[in-house]
Amino acid sequence: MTRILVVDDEPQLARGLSVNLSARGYEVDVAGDGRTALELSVAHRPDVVVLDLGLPDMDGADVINGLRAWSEVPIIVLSARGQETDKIAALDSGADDYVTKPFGMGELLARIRAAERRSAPAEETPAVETEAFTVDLTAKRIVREGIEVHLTPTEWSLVEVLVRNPGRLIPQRQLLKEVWGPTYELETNYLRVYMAQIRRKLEPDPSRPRYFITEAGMGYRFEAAGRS
Amino acid sequence: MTRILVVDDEPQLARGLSVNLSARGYEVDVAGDGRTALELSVAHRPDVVVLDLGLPDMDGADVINGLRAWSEVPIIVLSARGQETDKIAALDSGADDYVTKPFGMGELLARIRAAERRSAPAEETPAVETEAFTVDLTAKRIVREGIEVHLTPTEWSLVEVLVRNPGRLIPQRQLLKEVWGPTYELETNYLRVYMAQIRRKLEPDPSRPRYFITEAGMGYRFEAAGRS
DNA sequence: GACGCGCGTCAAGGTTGCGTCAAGGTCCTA
DNA sequence: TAGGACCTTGACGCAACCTTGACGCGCGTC
Repeated sequence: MTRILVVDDEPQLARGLSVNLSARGYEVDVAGDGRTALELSVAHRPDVVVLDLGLPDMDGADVINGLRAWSEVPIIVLSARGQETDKIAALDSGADDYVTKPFGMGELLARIRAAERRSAPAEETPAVETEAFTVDLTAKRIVREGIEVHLTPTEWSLVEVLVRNPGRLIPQRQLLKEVWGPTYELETNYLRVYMAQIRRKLEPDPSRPRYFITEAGMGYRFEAAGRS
Repeated sequence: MTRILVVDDEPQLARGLSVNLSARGYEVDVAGDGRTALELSVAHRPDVVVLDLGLPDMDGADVINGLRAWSEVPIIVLSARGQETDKIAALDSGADDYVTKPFGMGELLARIRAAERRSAPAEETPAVETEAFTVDLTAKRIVREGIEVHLTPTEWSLVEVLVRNPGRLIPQRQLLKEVWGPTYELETNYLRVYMAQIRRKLEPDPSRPRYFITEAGMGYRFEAAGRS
């Protein structure tokens, strides 16, 4: 199910969009300002963001940059300003599409479908298996020795980032950005605590990790084959 | 270099686009009808298609379908028709974007950049190989004789600088600046210690280096082919 | 043949970063 | 309002990593 984040400071329009999108079967979040938008996108991981420019607290470009710092979610910008320079600015700061008000709901929906369609094939990894456990990315399930292992939401997003890039070293900063949001880049404590938690749940011998490997001073890596 | 296919039956407009895009450093193909467009896209594999609707020989949707049958290249539709139903039809048949005429060249360029940016990350990992070991720069991983070799962060940055410039001699000062920072330009001790470490881990015979070559009094060089 | 220079080698410290644990704190649900 | 699940925070011990200095070797110079 596709989750959409609507960012708009006019309650009327936001509500209209929300109702329309919900009726089409989308899961909808609404944010009235930039800060809320960034927080919600960290918490709920929308598949598409519809961003109305002219928010009370932040510049449109800053919202886009805040998102792009850690996410590649498609961003569709709405704006009353039809000047070319505005469009260029928004698109070049990382937006995927720019729709000028007034616009038809049908068009917006079609553009959302287009964005959705593009990012869909990115989900190529249905399940990752190791000798010790199996991670089903789409179903969000982990099975170990026949029984299901329960992960908390934070643990899961951390595992997800690592498992989606098997063998690749992910820098601490990137992990923190993608899991906790761009303002937590330096809170390496979190990583330590949560990696321990994950290992306790998944590693055969948590004191000697085979799958979730630490690279001191750099980051962590998931080794599908298992190590040592 | 990005290759763009412009599909337009008005020679004037096609030529204008072509000149503009070429001036921006794009490689441009031009097709005057749908059949040619499909042929050219098979032959030249463009990275972006700019498609003007209202071609003489084919319906716009058919061109889009013809492309989508085998390719996921971003398609930006140009059209004089601003009706919502037209936009929806084009987007739902597989177009990525829809621009209504008249439009500004700057906007079109920005939309092309956006499309380009989205499809970019499909690149492969640039791995540097020698006979003795393989360096994967993005995954930060080195494999030697089948087993992984562990490098510390400092060792990595040093290897990275050298391997990114194969065959080229890097002066000691530059290495020290890039790895330890500008205030360490004269600490050649570090280089000696770390080069030894790296050779011990990667060279088949560390006492007679084949890949990480010393140029006395000048600097170091990475030789991908191996020497002596 | 003695000396200086540049490089390679080694190992002992000091420093930083990581794993671990447990005590609050917050939010949701019953 | 009480309980549980989850997240945050800080302290501590240990391992990984970096720094530093001493020594040896080869080569060119005087």
